[in-house]
Amino acid sequence: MPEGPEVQTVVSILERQLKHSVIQKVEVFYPKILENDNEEGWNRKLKGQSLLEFNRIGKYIILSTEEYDLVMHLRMEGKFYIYEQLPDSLKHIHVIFYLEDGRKVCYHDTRKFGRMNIYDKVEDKSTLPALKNVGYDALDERVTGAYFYQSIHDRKVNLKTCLLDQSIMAGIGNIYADEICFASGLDPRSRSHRISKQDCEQIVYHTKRILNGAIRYGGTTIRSYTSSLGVTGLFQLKLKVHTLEQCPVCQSKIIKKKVSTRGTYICVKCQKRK
DNA sequence: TTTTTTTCCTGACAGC
DNA sequence: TGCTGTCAGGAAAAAA
Repeated sequence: MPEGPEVQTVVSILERQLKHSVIQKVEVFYPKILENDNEEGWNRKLKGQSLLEFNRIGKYIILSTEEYDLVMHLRMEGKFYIYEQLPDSLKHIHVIFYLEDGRKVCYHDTRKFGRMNIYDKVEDKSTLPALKNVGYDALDERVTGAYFYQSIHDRKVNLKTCLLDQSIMAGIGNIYADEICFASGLDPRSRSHRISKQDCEQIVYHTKRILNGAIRYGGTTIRSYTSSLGVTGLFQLKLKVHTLEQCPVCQSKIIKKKVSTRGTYICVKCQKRK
């Protein structure tokens, strides 16, 4: 399941492979993927457009052409594959972009959860409608301990919910939320209003450290998110709590609990519940 | 208004 | 072997 670092890896590879490529045609097999338009509209708008800019905010990919912004979310299992020749089976491929150079960019998504939107191009990508509930990217310099404290201290939810809330900090998913809580020494079930300013400084510091580290390692390859464009992340080797059975610090058994509907890994000895 | 639950999807896996 | 049931999960929609 791609989170910010995995999406960044995908965006970087797409940019390297596709920058300045010209779209000739788009084919759509599962119409619901295109949230605010349809196959006919995408073809009318995108024929002859070049892929010029490759950006990311949170878990969203933003590809810009001369006239349009394409906003895409891979959700759990969305992947792009680039082919010279289409494979025999198009199973789970829902959208194909045909490029003028003959290559085909295929969007593959087993669970059909991913979504794509198209808009007239704007300067400030954060104003695009698909991003209206998305806050600053977690790596944005405007995200500070003070900002996080102010965002959560009068809410009555648990810490994990805050970390997963894309309107506060965008780009954190289930895996990194667990890792951030562990690194900060806090139980994800802690109530947000009991978390101190100092804790928030720690949380934001570790968030940036962990996400930047994961980007350097090409993201985390876990469960269904195996590979995209032939690239496999290595950050799973660095995980300190998520998916583990024993705490690497104190050797205690790590417990697995549902926290805000997500499978959550906690070392109750190292992580304080507030 | 804020918080919780449900919904969308399919493959993997457990249990019979 | 083959069937049924449960689980996984990001974010939007619906319900509380």
